Amino acid sequence: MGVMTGTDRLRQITEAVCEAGSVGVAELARLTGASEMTIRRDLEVLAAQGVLQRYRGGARSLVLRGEGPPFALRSQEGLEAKRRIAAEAAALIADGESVVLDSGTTCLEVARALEGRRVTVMPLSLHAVNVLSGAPEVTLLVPGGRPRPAELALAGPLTEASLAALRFDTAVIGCCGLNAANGLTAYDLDDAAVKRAAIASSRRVIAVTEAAKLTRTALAHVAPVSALHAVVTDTAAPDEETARLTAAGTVVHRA
Amino acid sequence: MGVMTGTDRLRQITEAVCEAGSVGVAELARLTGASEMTIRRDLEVLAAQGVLQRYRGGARSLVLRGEGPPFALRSQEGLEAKRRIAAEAAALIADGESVVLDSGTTCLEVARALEGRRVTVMPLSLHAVNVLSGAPEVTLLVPGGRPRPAELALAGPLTEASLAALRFDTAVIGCCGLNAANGLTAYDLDDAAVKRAAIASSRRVIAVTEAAKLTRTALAHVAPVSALHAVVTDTAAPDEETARLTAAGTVVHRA
DNA sequence: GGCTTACGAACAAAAAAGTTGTTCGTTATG
DNA sequence: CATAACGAACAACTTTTTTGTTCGTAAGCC
Repeated sequence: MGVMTGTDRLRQITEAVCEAGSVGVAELARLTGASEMTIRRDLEVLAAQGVLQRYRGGARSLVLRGEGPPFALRSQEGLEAKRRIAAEAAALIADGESVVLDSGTTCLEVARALEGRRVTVMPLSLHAVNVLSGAPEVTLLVPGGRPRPAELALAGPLTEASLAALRFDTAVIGCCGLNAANGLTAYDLDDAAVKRAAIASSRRVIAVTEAAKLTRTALAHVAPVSALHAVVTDTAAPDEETARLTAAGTVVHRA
Repeated sequence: MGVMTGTDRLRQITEAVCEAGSVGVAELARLTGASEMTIRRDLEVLAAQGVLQRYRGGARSLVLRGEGPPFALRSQEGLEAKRRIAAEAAALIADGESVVLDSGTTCLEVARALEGRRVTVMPLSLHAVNVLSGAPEVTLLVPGGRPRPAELALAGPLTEASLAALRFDTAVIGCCGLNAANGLTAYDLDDAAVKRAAIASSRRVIAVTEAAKLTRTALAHVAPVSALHAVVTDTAAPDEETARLTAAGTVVHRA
């Protein structure tokens, strides 16, 4: 086996726990090659992130089906593809534009891609706010709201009021599911309401999404595909679905 | 001379540049005992913080008179006293209260003191937002607004709208100057407007300030002392001024 | 209640990350 | 064109973080 960095082991543990439902400390130590003490420390971290629940001797999964995996994990998965998608989306934005930037890991990469650009950005997640607060070229606007733990996505009446008070050139929207049949969908109801408000306040809407989400549909409906002016996805996107999206009047970019 | 940590040298450089207006790289290297390469790296950092402007061969100060020193420096000065003041202020807040927390380094310490407490907090600075976003016990509310570089204090119409939409039990307000004659004053006009809005939305107002600020007065008037229900300062506060504050109807705590 | 097992604090060792100084090719400025 | 300053790259060093071990304590089980 190769090297074992800390983050790598955390992912391995999370996977094992999610799959089996619950796993003992000794078993995880054997699986990862680390000592039991290290496993305990890891489990403490994951418990604090809300990924799993600790009990004496092991841990059980807390990740519900119908909800995505925790933020810290998703942000590492498919980073390569997300970066390419983000770069493509950033290229669609012209200097001087005002942009509302959705929450989620793909949009966080868009924030990184916008560092150093002369644009006005209102991010809907504190992660993106933190990235852009170090970028002197960017005019940063913070929306009000209540941040959801770990995800740090802002939602609630304050967020919707902030969006309603402004008009943007472009909205960059992430999603949990996107296809021609069901439109753009999200797991969280509050999140969906915020996305709708962001779309309503923008002249142009760009959806960013990994190819995997083109075959998924989540609980909350946000907008039909006809509301999206462009979709940026990666090269793994299946031809049939991109054809359907194009037929629905959207420009599809594959990065 | 004693040891020379990185932060220590940065403060030394900032002081020298502020005093002389502009200083050469070679001179700073002689002054600090570090190599020129290290000085260049330091100047790069300080330039990014907006403390100074780099030119070939040296740097000139960007810190205007009438404005305080940069955030990164202030946050280290008198940390001990600030912690005591913050602990005292946090003790005045009961569990379950809703609190609006002003920007500034002293209020940032109050945020740290509130970690783990069961309270609802709306901080007016992103630094405090970042501290409290890792505190699961705290219900965090983020106000909208435009963050000022480095300081990351939120201001502008979005901030004032967020404050106007809510009513708090307590406002914890920092200041640049505070005395019975001139009331509570701030350097920045936008900041002053936000402070006023925070006070207007709160039932109770606690001002936190180091003793040094009791002898200062800044540009923008925020509120008369009569609007403050309590002032928390440190033991270095001069008796005459605390007496005048008490006479004006404020409870003075010395931590 | 007594036995077993897991836990976590404390310390030591190891690994990773950050700092600093040196060298040297590149670039700005007079 | 000459000079001085700059900054990338590397190595030596320092600091911080991570990991494993030991051991006393406490939780669960019979």
